[in-house]
Amino acid sequence: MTIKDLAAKTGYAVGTVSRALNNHPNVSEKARTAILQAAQEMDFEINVNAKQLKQTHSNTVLVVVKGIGNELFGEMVESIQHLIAQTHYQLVVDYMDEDANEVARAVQLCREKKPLGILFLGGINDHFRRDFASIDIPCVVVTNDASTLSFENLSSVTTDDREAGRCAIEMLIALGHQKIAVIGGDRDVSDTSRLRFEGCVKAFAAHGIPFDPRRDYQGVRFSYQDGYRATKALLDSGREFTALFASADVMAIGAIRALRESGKRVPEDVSVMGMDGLPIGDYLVPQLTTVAQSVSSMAQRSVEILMDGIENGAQCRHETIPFRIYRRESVRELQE
Amino acid sequence: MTIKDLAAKTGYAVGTVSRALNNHPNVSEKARTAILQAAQEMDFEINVNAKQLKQTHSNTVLVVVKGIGNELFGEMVESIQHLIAQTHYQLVVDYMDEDANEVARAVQLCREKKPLGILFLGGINDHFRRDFASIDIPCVVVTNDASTLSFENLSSVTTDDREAGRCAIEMLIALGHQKIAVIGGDRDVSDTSRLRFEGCVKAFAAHGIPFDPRRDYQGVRFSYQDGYRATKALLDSGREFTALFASADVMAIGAIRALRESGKRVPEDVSVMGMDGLPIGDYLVPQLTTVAQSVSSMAQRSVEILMDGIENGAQCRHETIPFRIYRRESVRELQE
DNA sequence: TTGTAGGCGTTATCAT
DNA sequence: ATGATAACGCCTACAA
Repeated sequence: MTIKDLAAKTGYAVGTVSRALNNHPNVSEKARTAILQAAQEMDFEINVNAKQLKQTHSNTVLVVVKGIGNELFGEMVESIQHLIAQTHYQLVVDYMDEDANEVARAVQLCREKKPLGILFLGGINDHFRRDFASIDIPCVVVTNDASTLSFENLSSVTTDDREAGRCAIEMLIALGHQKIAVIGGDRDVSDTSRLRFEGCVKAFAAHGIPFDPRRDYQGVRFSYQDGYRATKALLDSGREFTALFASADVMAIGAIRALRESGKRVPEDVSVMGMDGLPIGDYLVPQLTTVAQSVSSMAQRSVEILMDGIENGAQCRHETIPFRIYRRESVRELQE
Repeated sequence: MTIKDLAAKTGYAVGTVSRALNNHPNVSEKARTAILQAAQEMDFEINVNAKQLKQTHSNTVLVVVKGIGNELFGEMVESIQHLIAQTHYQLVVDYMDEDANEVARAVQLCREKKPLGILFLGGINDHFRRDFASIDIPCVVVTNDASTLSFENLSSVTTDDREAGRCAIEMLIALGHQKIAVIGGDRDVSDTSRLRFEGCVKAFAAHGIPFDPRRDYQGVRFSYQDGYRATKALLDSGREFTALFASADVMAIGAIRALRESGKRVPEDVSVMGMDGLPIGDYLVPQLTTVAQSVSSMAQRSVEILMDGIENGAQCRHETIPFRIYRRESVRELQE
């Protein structure tokens, strides 16, 4: 079942069939309907490999998602799908492990799918530095600032992570907390983690509160387990704190468990604040206070910027999307 | 950068280059090393489309995952990756939306990737009935019983969902509970949901406990939100219960929240039991009692059965993997 | 062991 | 508007 068969069946030449199938111009209405109908009847399906082998362009927009279990990205993909569905572009989503090289993969996919543009959900700047040069279509990294990379076809849309970290700590301080511990990602690996961390440091400094990263900060992976472990380590070290900021909700969940096992109640004994704004935070007991990234806004701006690049050859931009703090049950005001 | 260039560069013919690249026999060691090295230097990457276009077989094993956000499948994919990594097969994982037709997608991927076998993570029997006929390679559905479908190349590996549902209720009854509500998936759509439900009914019947599905059962989607809503509905209906079985952990999480908002404590006022054994259950407060599916065992048997089919042409099988109940903090014994 | 040539199913280019 | 035909990059007989 190839387009040759379709051609034979309809009496047209393969060229005409191909054009009809791809909505190209210069096909009579008569031919188009005849061919489309025949394709339907014989339930013809095009051979993607042959198509992509010959094709120089496609109308595909690619989304490269780093970290399969990442709930935040899950939501974002949904938003993006929704937005792209309203255009004439086709969306291809590619999921990969947390620790894979997303840029190398994208290079590969470019050869394969010939996309018009790429949306990266998550990423590591080093990977871009190393492998991005060979990509020459408009791209947008989401949740990662790429302004320092200065590739002219690489935009970025991020939450202002430094400011978010700062505001989180500010809020805890405003509530009367002075002894605040922080757990977050490894700031040597992840820029996002580093920025959030720097924001925290800034807030502490502004209030003259001493903060020693080696004692008060645990840098680990973004997972329940690592949040749990990091908090355990903090507790075991004998550090005292009335509040804990976990720079990812998944860590906060692990942290709450660790606190509980040490006999601390949340928020009575320790206030816990997360970050990201995952849906589950709303369902936990206690509900999680969190610095929420605006998933839908980020998705929307990313798509807009990408489209502007694809359709108008617009210059790259680096934008910041406002976050929002949801104060819920897991933090309390400290009474004097 | 094609194999032609490689051929030119090394002085060999494209045929030899192709064979060297694919570890085919009849290539001198000298030629092989020369070619491989040249490929390395020019960082040659093969054109997947051209390769797959011409290829009749590949050494690919395909995993079709239904439901991106499904933590259970996330774990399972990891296990599978680990198992396949020890073989000479290549793994391709394809993720899709909860409500997509996984079999139609698989048919498409067969044409594209020419895999040796397929592992379905999740699935709907109706889709198989409708579209599976055209697939003729060994396949295994995981978490879904396919024995009633009687395709001779379709195996299945499942938890005994009916028995799991029964045991869950039995345990609650053994702990002294008589008024037990159940929330689960829509049993008209999902076989898994139906089986779990039937198990519950069986347990109730065995103990002469009245159970009216229309009053005591809420059938909704597998999500926090739907677990929450279903529980709210149950509470609003005025039904009294001392225990609640949610036939998915995500639902249980939503349920606990709903209970809490109605002033009920878990487990003091209502015991809650989930099912699946998601990692997060361990970190919740209270820790979630759950009927855990043995992810690693399921992954292992699935891969073994698939391999047996691929390598030895073994007949299909339909196996059941033991589940295990983790009794944790969210249930309590009812004192008389 | 190595080289040669034909063809996989499609798109794209050029005629017509 | 349609048809014929040359690529696309690779694999695979088959010949050498």
